[in-house]
Amino acid sequence: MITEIASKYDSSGVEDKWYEYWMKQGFFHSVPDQREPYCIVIPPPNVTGVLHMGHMLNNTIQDILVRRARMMGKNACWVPGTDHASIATEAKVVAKLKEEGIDKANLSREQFLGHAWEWKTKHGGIILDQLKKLGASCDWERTCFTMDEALYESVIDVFIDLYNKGLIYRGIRMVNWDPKALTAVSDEEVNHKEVNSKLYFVRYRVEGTPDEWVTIATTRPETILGDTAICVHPEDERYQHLLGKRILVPLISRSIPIIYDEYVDREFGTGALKVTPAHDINDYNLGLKYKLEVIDTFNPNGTMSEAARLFVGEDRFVVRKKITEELKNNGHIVKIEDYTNKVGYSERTDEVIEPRISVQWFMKMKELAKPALDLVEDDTILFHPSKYKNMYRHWMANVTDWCISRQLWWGQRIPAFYLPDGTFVVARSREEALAIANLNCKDQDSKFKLTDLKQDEDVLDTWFSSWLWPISVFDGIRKPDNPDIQYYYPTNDLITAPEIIFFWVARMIMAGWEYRKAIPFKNVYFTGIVRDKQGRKMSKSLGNSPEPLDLIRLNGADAVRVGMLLCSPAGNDLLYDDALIEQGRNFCNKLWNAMRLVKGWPVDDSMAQPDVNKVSVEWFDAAFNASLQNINALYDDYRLSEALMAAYKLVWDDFCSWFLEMIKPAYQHPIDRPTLEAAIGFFEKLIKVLHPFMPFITEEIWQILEERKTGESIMISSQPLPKDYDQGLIDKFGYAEEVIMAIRNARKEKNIPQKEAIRLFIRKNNNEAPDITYDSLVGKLATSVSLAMSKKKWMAAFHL
RNA sequence: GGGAGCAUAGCUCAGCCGGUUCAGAGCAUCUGCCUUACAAGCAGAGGGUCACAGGUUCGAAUCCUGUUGCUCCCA
Repeated sequence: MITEIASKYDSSGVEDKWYEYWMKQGFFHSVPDQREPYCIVIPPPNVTGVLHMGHMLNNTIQDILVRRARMMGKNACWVPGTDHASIATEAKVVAKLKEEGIDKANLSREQFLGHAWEWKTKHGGIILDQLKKLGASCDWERTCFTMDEALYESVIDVFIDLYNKGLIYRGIRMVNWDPKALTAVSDEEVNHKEVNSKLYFVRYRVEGTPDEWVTIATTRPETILGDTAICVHPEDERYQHLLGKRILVPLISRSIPIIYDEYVDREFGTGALKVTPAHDINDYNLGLKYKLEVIDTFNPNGTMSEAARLFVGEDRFVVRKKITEELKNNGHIVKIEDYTNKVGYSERTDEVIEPRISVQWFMKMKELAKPALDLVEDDTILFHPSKYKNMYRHWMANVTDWCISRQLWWGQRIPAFYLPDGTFVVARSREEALAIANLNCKDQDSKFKLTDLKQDEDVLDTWFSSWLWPISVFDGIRKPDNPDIQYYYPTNDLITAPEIIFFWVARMIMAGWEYRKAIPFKNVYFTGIVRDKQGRKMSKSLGNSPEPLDLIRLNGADAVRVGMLLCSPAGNDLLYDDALIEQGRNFCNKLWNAMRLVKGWPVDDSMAQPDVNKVSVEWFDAAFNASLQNINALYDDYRLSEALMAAYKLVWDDFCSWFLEMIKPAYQHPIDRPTLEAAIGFFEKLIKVLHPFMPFITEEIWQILEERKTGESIMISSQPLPKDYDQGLIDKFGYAEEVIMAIRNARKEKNIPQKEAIRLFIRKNNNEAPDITYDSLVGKLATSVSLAMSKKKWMAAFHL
C-alpha cells in the first residue's frame, strides 16, 4: 500500500485539481442567509498590477481568516476586485502609446479613454487570476472594479452629496504639483527624501545704493526670478537699517520690498530669507499675510515660464546650473556650501514635486475626521497591532483638507458643469445640470442650452473611489437598503499595509460613518513589509524580489503560505528567505508521510486495544484540546503566525514524534481497530486546523484519509471545537517524556546501540503506590528498556 | 524640527498587569544515526550579564530616569 504513494509530497497537479473542484462546487460563493456573516473586502490591487511578495502575504492572511470563518459555520464572503489607480494606470497607458508613436496630446479625451479601457481589458485583473494560484477563496462572482458602473455612479453621488453639504469646495491653493504626470497630488502622495544639495549664498543689492547688499541663503536659486520680497526677523539687529528700503532681484533688477516677520529663523543662513510665494508653501503663506505679488515662473511641466523673463522654456534643474553661473559672473554669489535637505518626490513618478498655485477641488476633513478618530480611540475599531493607534491619532488630529482633483482623464470625471459666465453647477449629468442652471430663469430666451455647459476636465483622486470600497462593492451608496449591504456591512476584518493607513483606512472609516452611520470593519490587521534577507525593500531595480508564481510552482502554494506566515507577526516586517519556504515545504512533506504511515497500517479487527495504545489515545486527546484552545486564543488576538506555529508543533512534535510512535505497531504487525480509528480521527482534526493555512494539501489528505462523496470537502467541513481536557494526563506524560529523554541520552553517552536492551531500575518512593500509567510507553519509546522496581538507590542504566 | 516605536541565543521573534512554564520558540549550528512513514528525516547537545548606566522594590528582561544605537510616521 505504501509503495503506491510517493514518499515525497508533490504539489503539482494537486493544487489546480482542488481549486477547480472548489470553484465548480461553488464553495467560494456567498449569498445572504440565516447564518452569521463573515466578510472581508480585498484591498483592491491596481488593475494593471502583478502579484508580488507583499500581495502574497496580505492575501494569504485574508484567505486564512476567511477559510477559518467558513469552517466555524459563518457565511464567509471575500469580495475581490481591482482599483483603476488613475495616475499609475494613466502613466502606463501614456507610455504604451508613446511606444506606438502616439502622443497623448494629440488624442481627444474619448480616444484616450478608449485606449485606456482597451488596456484595462487586456491587462486588467491578471493579478486576480494569480491569486487563484495562491488558493484565495474569493467570491469571484462578486468581483468589482472601481470604474464599474455601480461604483462609478456611487463616487459621483457621493461627490454631489458632499458638495451639497458644503464639504467639497473649489479653491485656489498651493498644491503638490507633479511636473511629469502634470497633475496635482495629495500630501500623502509625496515622499520626502534626504538629498545632498548645495546652499547658495546670494547677495541682492539694496535699491538706490551703489554697493550695499543683503545676502540670503537658498537651495533653489532658479526660483530667484520669482522673488517678491526679502524677509528678516523684526528683532534682528543686522537688518534694522534696511527698514523701508527696497531690494533688487539679481539679473532682472526687479524692485521688491523688505518685510519683517518672526517666521524667519535668525540662526539659519544669513537670517535673511527670499520670499517666493509661487514656489514655496511657507512663502505662499507669508505672501498672503503681506499681500505680496505671486509670480509663477514655472510652466506646468517644470520649465521656466514667460514670467521668469530669463531661461524661458528651459527645465528648472538645467536653469539651476545656468543661473548659478550667471549669478557668479555678475558677482552675486557669496559662497556655496554643501547641504543636506529633504526634497519631496512624487510617489508615482518619482519626479521632484513643485509647490504650485492652482485651482483645485478640495474636501473638508475636520468634520469627518472627528467621529473617525473617536471610533478608533474607543476601540470600536481595533487595530492590530495597537501601536498604529498613535500614528492614526496624530494624523487625524492634524488633518488638512484633501485635494481630490487630478489633472488626468482616467478616473471618475468631476461632475461640475461650467456656464459661460464662469459659474458652475454640480450635477449627475449634463441634462440635470442644465435644469438646475435654468431653474431660476423665467425668460425663455436667456435660458442656457446644453452646449453652453462645459464639464470639468479633471478626474477625482483614486482614493476618492477606494474610500467607498466596503460600501460600494455591495452597491450600498446607490441602494442603501439592498439585502447585500444590509447583511455584509459592516465587514469584519481589513488586512492592509500601514503605509496606507491615511490614504485608505482612515478615509474608509470616515465614509462608513458618513454614509452608513456604521464602521466599515471591526478589525484592521496591519501586515509588515516584505523585505529581503538584508532588510532591504523588495524592488525591481535591486532584483531581490523572487517571482511569486515561480515559488508556488516549485514548492506549492501551501509551502509558500506557511513559509511567509511563520515569520510575520502582525505589523512586523518579514525578512524573506528561501529557507522559510523550505520549512513550509518540509512541513507539507511531514504531513504527507504521516498520512502514508497511518494509511499503511494493516488493521486487525479481532485485536483488543492494548493498554499502551489506550493511554496514548487519552493523552493525545488531552494534548490536542489543550493546544486547540491555545490556537483559538491566538486567533482571537490576531496572532496568526503564532497560531500557525502552535499547530505546526502540535502536528510535528505531539502527533508525529510522540503519538504516532507510541501507537505504531511493530513491523508487519497489525494495529487494533479502536486505535487506528482514533488516530485517523485525530489526523482529520489536525488537518482541519491546518486547512486555513494550507488549503491544498489538507484537502488532498482529507480526501485520501477516508472515502468521500462528490461535493464533500474539507473547506466546508467544521473546525473541531475544543473540549475540556485532563491537565493531569498532560503533566504525567511530561514526566514520562523526561524519563524517556534521559534514557535516550544515557544510551547515547554510554554508546549503547539501539538494539541492545537495557534495564532501568526505579527507586520506589516511600510507601506510595507508583504511577505506572506510562511505564509501558517508556519501554516502547526508549527502545528495548525493561523496568524494575527497586528499593535500592537508582544507580544507572547499564547493559543487561 | 515634532511624534511614535524598538533594542532578549548566530538569525527572526515571544515573553502583557514586576515573584512556579522566567530566561523561551522556530530556524541555523554541533554530535550520532540511511532504526521499514518521512535524510525535505530521527535522536541528542551547545548557545543569551535580556543594549548601557543609575533608580524604585524583599525581588526587575518586565516599572522609572538618563545614555547610546536603530526603525517608522509627520513637517
